[in-house]
Amino acid sequence: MTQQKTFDHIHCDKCEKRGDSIFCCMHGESLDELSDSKTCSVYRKGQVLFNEGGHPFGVYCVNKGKIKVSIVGDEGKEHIVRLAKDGDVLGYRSMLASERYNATATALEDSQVCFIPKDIFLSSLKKDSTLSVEVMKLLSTQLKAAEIKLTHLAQKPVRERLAETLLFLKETYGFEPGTEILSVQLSREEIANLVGTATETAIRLLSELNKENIIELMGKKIKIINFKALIRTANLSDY
Amino acid sequence: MTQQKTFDHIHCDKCEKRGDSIFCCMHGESLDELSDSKTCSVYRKGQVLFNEGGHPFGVYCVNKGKIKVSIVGDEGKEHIVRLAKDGDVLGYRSMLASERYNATATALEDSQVCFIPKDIFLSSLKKDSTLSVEVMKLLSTQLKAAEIKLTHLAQKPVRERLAETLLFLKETYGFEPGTEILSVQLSREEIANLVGTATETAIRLLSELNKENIIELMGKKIKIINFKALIRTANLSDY
DNA sequence: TAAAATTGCTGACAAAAATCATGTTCGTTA
DNA sequence: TAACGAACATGATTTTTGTCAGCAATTTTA
Repeated sequence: MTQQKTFDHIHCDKCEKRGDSIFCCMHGESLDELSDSKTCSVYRKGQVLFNEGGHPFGVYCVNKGKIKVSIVGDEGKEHIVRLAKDGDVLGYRSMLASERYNATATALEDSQVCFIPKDIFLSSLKKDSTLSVEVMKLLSTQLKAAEIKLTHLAQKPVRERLAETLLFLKETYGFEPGTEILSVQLSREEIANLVGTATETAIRLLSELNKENIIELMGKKIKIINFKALIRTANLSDY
Repeated sequence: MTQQKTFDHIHCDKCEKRGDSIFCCMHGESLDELSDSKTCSVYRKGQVLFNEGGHPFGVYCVNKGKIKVSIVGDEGKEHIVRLAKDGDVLGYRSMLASERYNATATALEDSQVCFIPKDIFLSSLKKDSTLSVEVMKLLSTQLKAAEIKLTHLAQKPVRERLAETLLFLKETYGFEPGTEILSVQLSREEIANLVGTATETAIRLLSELNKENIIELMGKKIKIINFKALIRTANLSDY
């Protein structure tokens, strides 16, 4: 195993990303303890934070970067169940349920991630009730998202789900500054695994949207040209 | 609106179902408070406990019965995201996230359900840390289940998912005593909405399994004749 | 920088599943 | 108990999506 690179510790107190995270309401001693015990590592693109089936020894807090969380299906095909961005926390679900990881977390680009050991996180949970509340809220939000995704996956055609996925990518990671280009670069296969379809189908439908001038494909980069048309294509009830 | 029938209050302390619920570790005063404030209602088959879009005013605890939780998709088609049985708690997710219900809960058969008002539940959460722990565990478990379901829905053919659903129904509600007949009676449409397919497809595949002597269809009742073959059909990695 | 490997693309085809149509059975109610 | 509607069943057909194959483009690595 290669030596894991680290990056400079910043006290959680001073971390700009904390406001968006479940640690937003923490302060004082409990935050100090968290901060003192954390390890800050750099993960290169493609590197794995944790693996399906492994034992959780703590939680991962994304300081800067993009992480995919995926499950490998029976036929060895990946399905991406979540995407994490700055301030997001990973690996806490399995820890809370005292189970092994049921998903794998992989860096989509070079990322800085803090690791908080299990015992420290659990004792913080006990001491700081605001943290439990935030954890419950987060789980609730994710469960809701998963159930809606289930319904869409069961009922909507691939084209609509692809459009929805593109909107989701914009929502999650935004555009490259000053452009309408999605700031995540995923392979076609990853897009397919996010939509829940075959790679060829994803490719075909992407180039269809391209021909219809709804998006523009620039290699791996995707530019959204006609946002409203994309929303229409996604056929969302709200939005 | 018809007057809601009630059933006899039993102190939560004496409720046999509590051991399996998130209230398992509660006792003393906090449990008394919960018990005193609850309402115990009877829901007839088809009656709705709460509706997608409605505001949560408390949580529902199933004392005895079978409840489906479903989301209506864009084209008006139902998708069943969860099934609840004795001891299960419903409606807490939306309450925790301070959102409206994103799903509808409907009784699949005549059921007895206790209702605990929002303020009492939330104050119990604050006072009793074991309750928060249980809620977090429950949310974690459900999130995991939802993510696995997502992967299967995206990757497995309908036939396998149908077999999996039948196993799930056995797992959740069991057999009629002394038989191999599933104790839930769902319409073919509901089975389809659980599997995530068209009703006709579900019907066809059910009769296929019937012809193959894996199950036996007796009107709405489903008897599992060859359990191992059903597991093989579901093509599950574990089990 | 050239070779190798991976990724992206497109067409042809096959398979899966949805839809449409029609008839049957079942359960309810007049 | 007849008649109605709902749920169930099944065949025919269409649509959608997946698979396979071959090639181009891009990236990696030797």
